[in-house]
Amino acid sequence: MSELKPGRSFVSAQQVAELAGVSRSAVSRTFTDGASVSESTRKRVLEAADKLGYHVNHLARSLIHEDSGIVCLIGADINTPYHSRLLDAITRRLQGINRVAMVINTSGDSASVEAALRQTLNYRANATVVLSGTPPASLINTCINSGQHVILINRDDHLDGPENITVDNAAAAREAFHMLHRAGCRRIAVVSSQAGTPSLVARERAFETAAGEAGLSVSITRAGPTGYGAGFEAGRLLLSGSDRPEAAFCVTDLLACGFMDAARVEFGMNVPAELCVVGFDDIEQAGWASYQLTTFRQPIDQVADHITRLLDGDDAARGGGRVCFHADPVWRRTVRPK
Amino acid sequence: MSELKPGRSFVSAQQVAELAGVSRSAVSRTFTDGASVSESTRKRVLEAADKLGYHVNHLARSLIHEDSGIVCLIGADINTPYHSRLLDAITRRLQGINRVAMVINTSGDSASVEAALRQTLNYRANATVVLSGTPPASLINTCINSGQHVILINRDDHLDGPENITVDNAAAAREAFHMLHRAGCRRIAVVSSQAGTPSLVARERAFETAAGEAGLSVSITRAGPTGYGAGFEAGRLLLSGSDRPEAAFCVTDLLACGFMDAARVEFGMNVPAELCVVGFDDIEQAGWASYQLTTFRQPIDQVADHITRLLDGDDAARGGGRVCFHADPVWRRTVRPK
DNA sequence: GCAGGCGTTGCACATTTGTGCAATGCCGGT
DNA sequence: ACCGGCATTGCACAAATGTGCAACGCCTGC
Repeated sequence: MSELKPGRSFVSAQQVAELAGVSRSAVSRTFTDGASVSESTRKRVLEAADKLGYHVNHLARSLIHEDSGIVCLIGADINTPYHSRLLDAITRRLQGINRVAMVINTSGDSASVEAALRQTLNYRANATVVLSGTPPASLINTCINSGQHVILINRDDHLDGPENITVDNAAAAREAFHMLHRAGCRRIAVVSSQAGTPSLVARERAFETAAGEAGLSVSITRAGPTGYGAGFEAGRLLLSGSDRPEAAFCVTDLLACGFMDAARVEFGMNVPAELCVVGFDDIEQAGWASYQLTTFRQPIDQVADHITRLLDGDDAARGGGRVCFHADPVWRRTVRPK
Repeated sequence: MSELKPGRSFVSAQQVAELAGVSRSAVSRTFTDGASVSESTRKRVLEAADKLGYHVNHLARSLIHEDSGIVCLIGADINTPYHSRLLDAITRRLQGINRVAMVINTSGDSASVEAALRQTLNYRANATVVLSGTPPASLINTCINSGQHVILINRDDHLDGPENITVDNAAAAREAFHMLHRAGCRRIAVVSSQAGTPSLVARERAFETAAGEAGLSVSITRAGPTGYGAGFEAGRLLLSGSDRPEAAFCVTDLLACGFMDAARVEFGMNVPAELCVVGFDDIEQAGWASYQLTTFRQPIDQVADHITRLLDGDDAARGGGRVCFHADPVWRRTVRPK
């Protein structure tokens, strides 16, 4: 099979038709589900196609149909544990429903973001999933105006064109506070970052509010971009002072890992005896023996499943739907029991 | 701008031409670099295009040109630190040279792998980059026969169609042995996985050979799939015996992290006083304060740069080129100095 | 003033595929 | 044997774009 002469370039349906001795229409129908072809010609066509190494040109096919089969995934920091897991879950499911993922990395400058988003439109992507980051709302509107599906994950801006999938950051943050409060912690710090992502801000706010309702005030530290380094630096700042916090709510597991390491390595502290820590995301490292971090699990599979449902069934996919999943707590060993 | 009526569907060049009062050719030429259009009509076309929200259809454009602008990235375990960083580096650079990345996740069953690879051909991808995993050679040949560029990363099978980018695993593994040998370690274990990936096997072999030349024999432990868990399990197995190894070469940083954690948490050992560890990849976690792992840095940026060079300049891209980059040692604190 | 040249523009054809419509052929029933 | 019906097939057109070729108009130089 595929004993094609090494001569370059792709094979067209015309060539297959000539070899099989049928019309090009017959070839097309052979590769179209539900089209009417006799068993004998189908067999001849398939043989010829295999011999020549023919593959249907989806670009041409997409010219005719509305459906290009391409789904754009737009996101920043895709090398981050949480985002790469999300990417993994989504791409795998997309393949299951015969779509293909086009990944736009917006970690670069904002000019490249705009260029990248334009690609979405240039390739007539079936839908655009915004995983993270803060692409300007105007660009999102451009997509919607061009008749594209847009699915926003964890962005709380209230546009009504796109589909919104969110995580209940506020509920989880409240629960985080009560976990620490019940453990007897009173001086509690919030460790966040300078990123200002909507979901991070939502976690900060809800935690602060819950603390306020319990009569406590919390300090928020933002020592850099979201990541291990910023958590470590926050630990250095917070723990070198005279009145150390008894606990910290880190709005991200990466921040939590950095914070814990600063506490243990720089100050020789024991977690959770001297310091309780709660994170968010439940990245793989949170479960490592060195951390055993108590955190909240991102409902990655639920989010990915919902996306495939939106893209597969055309019915529920319209209008500004809004779904919110819960982030369940994962008890490990960085919060004292009781 | 883009005050398009919310009515669905994309805008065609024909509609722009009518609004601007020119022929469709003029519209096409406006969006084609180097085509001859007067400044006045160009301006009128751009205004009309902006008003209607026009975006060139790359699918149609690709029908004519050879170049679809799509590059397929095929890989498994993209949620892994090393692979997600590679993905990040490559996608970012692709955008820089006006290509777009189509990601095929081969973590699923092998049937889906074949279907996915077919997508590569269906969308007339400009090139296919195989990041990892073990897609059958027959599928790779299918791509090559269809006249596609194929770029293999870290696969040592000796196909001569594709471009090969490799890392000098053997040299690094030899160096790893000498690092441990010079530190005075004699009972050395190799921690690997059951994956059997070419590069992992190459590291095992080279290390074993180097040890043999020094008159030492090493044991190789493969406790599961490549990852933290397998490293931890290997630690449990190796360190519970009567004669514990003095050092371990873990063919992956993830294995090393798991191994170190088992040593410290399960057996209360001190690294590097009682146990030296060397990893491979230099993932982010290797630099975390809890690990400070001595390891070898994957030349990710060099690999990504080379890929863009292959795709951008058409000249050097032909034939079974073979490039090999060096993995430099990163000294941290899991090997005793001197 | 006229010819030559150059920049610009439109026509028509090319790329690859799906599909409606009509024609063809085959089969069964009467 | 003939006719109706059905499955199959080919023609021609559609989708959105790039581009060679010829025509057109304008400017310049003589």
